[in-house]
Amino acid sequence: MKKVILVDGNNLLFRSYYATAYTGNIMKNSKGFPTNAVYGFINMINKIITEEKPEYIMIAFDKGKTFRHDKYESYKGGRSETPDELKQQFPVAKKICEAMGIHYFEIDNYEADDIIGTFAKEVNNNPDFIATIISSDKDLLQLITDEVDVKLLKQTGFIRMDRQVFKETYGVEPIGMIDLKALMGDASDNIPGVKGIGEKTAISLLSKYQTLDNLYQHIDEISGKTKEKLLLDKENAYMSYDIATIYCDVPINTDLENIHYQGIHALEYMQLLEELEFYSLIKKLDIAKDLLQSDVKQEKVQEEVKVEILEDLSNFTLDKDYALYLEIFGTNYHKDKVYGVGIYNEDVSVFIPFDVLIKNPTILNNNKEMLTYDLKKVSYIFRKENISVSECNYDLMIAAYLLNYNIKDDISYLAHNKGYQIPFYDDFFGKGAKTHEPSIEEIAKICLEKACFIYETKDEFLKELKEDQSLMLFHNIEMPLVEVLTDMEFTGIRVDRTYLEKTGKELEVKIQKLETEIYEIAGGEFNISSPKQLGTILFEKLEIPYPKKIKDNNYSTSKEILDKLVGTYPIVDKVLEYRMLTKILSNYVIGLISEIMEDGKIHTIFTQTLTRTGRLSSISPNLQNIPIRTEEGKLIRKAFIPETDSCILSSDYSQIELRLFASFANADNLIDAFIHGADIHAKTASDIFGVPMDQVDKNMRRTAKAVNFGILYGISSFGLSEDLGIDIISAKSFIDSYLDTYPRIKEYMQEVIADAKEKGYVKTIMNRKRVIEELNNKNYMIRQQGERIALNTPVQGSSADILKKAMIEIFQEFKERNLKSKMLIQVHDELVFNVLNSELDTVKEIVQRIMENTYQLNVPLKVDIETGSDWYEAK
DNA sequence: AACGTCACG
DNA sequence: ACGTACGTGACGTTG
Repeated sequence: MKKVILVDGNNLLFRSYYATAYTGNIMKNSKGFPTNAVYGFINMINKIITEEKPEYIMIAFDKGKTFRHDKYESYKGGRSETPDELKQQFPVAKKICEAMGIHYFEIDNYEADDIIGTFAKEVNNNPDFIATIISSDKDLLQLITDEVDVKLLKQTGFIRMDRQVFKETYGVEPIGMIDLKALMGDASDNIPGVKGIGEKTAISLLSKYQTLDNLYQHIDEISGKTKEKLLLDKENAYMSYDIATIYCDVPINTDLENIHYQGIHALEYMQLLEELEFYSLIKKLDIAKDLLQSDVKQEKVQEEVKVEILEDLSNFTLDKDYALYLEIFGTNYHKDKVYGVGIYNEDVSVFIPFDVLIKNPTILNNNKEMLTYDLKKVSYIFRKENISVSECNYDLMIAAYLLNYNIKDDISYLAHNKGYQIPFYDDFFGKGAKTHEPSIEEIAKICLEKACFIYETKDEFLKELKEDQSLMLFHNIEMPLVEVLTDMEFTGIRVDRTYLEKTGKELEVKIQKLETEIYEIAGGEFNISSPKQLGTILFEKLEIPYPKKIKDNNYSTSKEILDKLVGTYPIVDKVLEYRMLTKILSNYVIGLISEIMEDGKIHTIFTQTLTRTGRLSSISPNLQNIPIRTEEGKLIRKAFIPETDSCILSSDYSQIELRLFASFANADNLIDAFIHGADIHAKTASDIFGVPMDQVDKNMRRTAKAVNFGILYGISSFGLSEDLGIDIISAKSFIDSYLDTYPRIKEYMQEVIADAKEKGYVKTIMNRKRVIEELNNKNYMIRQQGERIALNTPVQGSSADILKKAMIEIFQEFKERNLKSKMLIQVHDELVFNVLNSELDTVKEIVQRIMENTYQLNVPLKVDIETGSDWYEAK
């Protein structure tokens, strides 16, 4: 059996264009020719070739007005004119097809659909072939047969629609799609259908009468309004039927041998890529590279960086500011092998191997400044080896992060963004099974290119920061925070391995027992951890009714779903308990034990340049998601223990995000409640239900709490209803009464969204800027998401700003007062310390004072402090 | 490598 | 008619 790939070229180009065009700033080459659609197009074709490995492939394009326009002049009316910047890219895309060795077709007066249909028909008639159609256009689904399926492209990924999947989804045969459209119409193509009949009615009619013809033959069996509508629009229905039908007899040569995939014509293809200036694609072209070798022109005359590997530092001098890049093997600088440093300025361009540097630990310590990329990595490694360096007030990674560049942990991404062609880390060191260590000469060269990049772009980045008014944030928060985080990572937290091992054994016993019980109820063994197998067992074998109205192709077994069945089906309770316990075992017992280092401590890495809101994240291991919500999980916290003569102290902000929201919105009644130290959720309940505080019951408070949280996330009635397990109508009424009670909040939310839409970004109290591309997306859902992001980010981000500032001040005061107590972990609104017993009162006072007063708002910030003999007790 | 699930704020 | 609350990381399964 031979497989043919039929690609809807028009569709691919349109998708690629609009995928990036919404920014209003579309990608062009240096001559100003737009290239965004072609870029996406090439990537998609490449993806198709790797995924489908086609022997036969063709790409179809629209050409001219079609016969559909003759039949129905409004066909595709209401669509906005194709932008010029997209139109210009069509001829290029066709050239690309040729260069890629793929036959393309365009026939005057026919759409790409029709050409694909014609080939599909040929495949149906030819027993040696099967076909896959590739497009995001659902119109093509009508072509599905036993020999032809459709790979339906989605925002991310795709769905493969074959005859069976189609029937399960739509309840009719694929060809019935036409009848369906004839009835329900299609807004995107401006096909009218029958007025007043939508998808639901159309499907139910067709499941009874199969075809449009048959439906009208039995029109008298139908009653009421539906019949009236059908009769009234009969003509439109048939006309719609015609134009919705893909024409499968386009006059072309459908000999399939003509569309045999030839493979890339490397030279031609390469030349096109160069014209388009798609250097990243050229880089990926291994095959072409081998074929061409000498033919490849250097894409850009980039000055070669001098490389000198210094084994002997006796003649080395450094008397100016310098950029330093430190190259390691891997991503965990706590453990990974260090190669050395590249040192670059106007005078110097040298690579110092790490062993050489260790022997000369003060060689980089002049009284000038050091510039870095990932200062925390550098400081951590140098501290470990007692290497001293100059002061650093400029870290490129942080600068780029604040400017909303994509960081990706690899400086080369940023470099490419700025026109510096430095090999990507993953290409250079390989990825997965392909990892390898290049020679020290190669490493030295690349390391110096990176240092050079840091050095040369410093002024440019600082200028950008200044334009964004982010210099304060950069100099006074993020840069000083590096030292604090380095110290926290370096200090690490003590962990009781024996306790974890004991807990693990207990868990294993419980899990074993549950497993047996579950197999017993299920009547056989299966993998409980496999959502797929579990779904089959629960909802098919055991025939437990699926609690959600619509079932898609597979059953979700998420907690959300299973929770609705708790108490009714014992197996469900056991599965949930099994899940909880295995999670604790694998993630928090086995996982944590494997992260304990020789000193008996866990040293996490705080990622400072990852989140879009300004929060930190924690990896290897993640210490920001240690269980607390269930008692079984919370016991894990007993494993986190203090040093000798010390205790664990935890300080956390109470309701900081809600306080910030009330403050930003100037919601005086909420602010008052905070000032008077009221129970804020109870107060909200009292306000929205209109009852006095002493009559607020548990349920009312719970509802109010959920609404308060919802507000912070950019509430939706659906989300709230899911969270509270109530219907959407009641959820909506809660929200409405909330917004009526706090009109300032309502106004504030509208202002934030309007402002964000106008500017394209939002800011926090410390001028941290988040660009929100989603706000201009043409997809409604994504725009909505953008609005929620606009509402949430100032709150989440400002909270992060405040805690960061507090951390810096606490760190400084500890240092000034020579305290031996240590900050260990940050969990977004909480700090965890190891406190010497002798310093307990002092530390408590410092932490509380600084956290509550570091930033003045028109609401008070409140901090709760707990102490104990482990992290469990300190909560 | 992507997905589903679930741990945290 | 859509498909649904913000921000993270780690694990096991599956293709």
